[in-house]
Amino acid sequence: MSTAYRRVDGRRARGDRRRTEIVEAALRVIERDGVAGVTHRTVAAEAGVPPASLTYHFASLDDLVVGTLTWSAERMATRIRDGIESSRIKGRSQAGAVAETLAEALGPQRGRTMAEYELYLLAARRPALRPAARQWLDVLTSLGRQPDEVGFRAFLAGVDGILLQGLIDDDPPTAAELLPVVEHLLEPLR
Amino acid sequence: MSTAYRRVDGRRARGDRRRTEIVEAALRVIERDGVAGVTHRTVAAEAGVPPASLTYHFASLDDLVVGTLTWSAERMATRIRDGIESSRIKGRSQAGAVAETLAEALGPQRGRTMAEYELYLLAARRPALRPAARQWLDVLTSLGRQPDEVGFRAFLAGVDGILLQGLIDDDPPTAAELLPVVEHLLEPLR
DNA sequence: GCACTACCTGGACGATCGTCCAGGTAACTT
DNA sequence: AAGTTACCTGGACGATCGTCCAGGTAGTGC
Repeated sequence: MSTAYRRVDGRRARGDRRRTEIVEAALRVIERDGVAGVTHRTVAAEAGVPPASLTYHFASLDDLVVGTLTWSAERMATRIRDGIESSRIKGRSQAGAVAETLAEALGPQRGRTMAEYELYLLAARRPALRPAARQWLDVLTSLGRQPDEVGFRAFLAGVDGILLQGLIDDDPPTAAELLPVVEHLLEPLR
Repeated sequence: MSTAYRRVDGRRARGDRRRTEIVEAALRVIERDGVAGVTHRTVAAEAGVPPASLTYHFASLDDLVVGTLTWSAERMATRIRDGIESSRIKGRSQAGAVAETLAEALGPQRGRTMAEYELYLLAARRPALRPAARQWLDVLTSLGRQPDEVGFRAFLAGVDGILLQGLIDDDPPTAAELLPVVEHLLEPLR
């Protein structure tokens, strides 16, 4: 074996191009139709590859879903951390940055957010998915100073609740509408 | 038409026995395997009725899922309201009652809670389900005094977040562990 | 050039899906 | 007793599912 191979799911992966193309297509399908809409054929059509290509790159459909959600969780987590931190160094208030990020997650990023919570629910039934689901909590935790403090735990819960409830609003809430609640949740922490 | 009939889903329903049996079976299936596990045949087997019976009583599988989740939301909502109110008149602290109810929802009632949040996510994609999903919020709101207050909205979000995060804990949190967070969320309201 | 190997896919298989329909059953009316 | 009607279901249909496999292709080492 001359070229550098990595073992992934019991299968070799070199360029990984096809593989990531498939994962990205799967994420688009999940954002649009939910996990329920994921089949070999829908994802293959979305990615523009033959259905058999999925069986080649992933041991099972389940592996694909798990891989996609895990990968998505990582991307979203870093995106949020970067957003909050960069607006913090710009001198903006932390509450404002959080409120804006939440409004974004419920507006332009709505599909991504739904995917994220589908992961949560899947993780509730499958322990193997829990570390991936908790990444999101870990990112938020890394933004706090005393992660164990009661007020901070309340803040974490509040953020999840705001997002979840925002998903069943008829119109997504604006950052301005969210701001007072975020401020209230953040208040005892400063 | 001598006996009293009610129109349900464009179909008559008299005794409704079969119908509720099917709905209850569907709920058990959802609690066990999630919405993804619901098929005509799995529900029929769980209910001990022939698969064709589902097509007779429900216009489509989708109607069954929607009906089941709506019905479950109603039951859970009244159950929670009763629990909180009854323990309130017993002189216990409200925070304690809430914490206990949450711990119950994450322990013995875990399956029910997961079903509830599957409804949330389904409602995020299908506006028709949103009123049913919001019942849960309405119940909580009916317990508060000033539903529009910022602190109360934070409390509502916090409760949803606690439940959601509790579902991906490896061991369900106890009422004692939940109590400080609940108290913290309830604090500004009294 | 040839052999080799990793990479890829068309096409098909059996399983399972949602739904339908012809016909059976039992309760009520007359 | 006979008729009527609401209630129910066995069995089958076509569609779609996940997965497999024989074989094709393109790149590398000689």
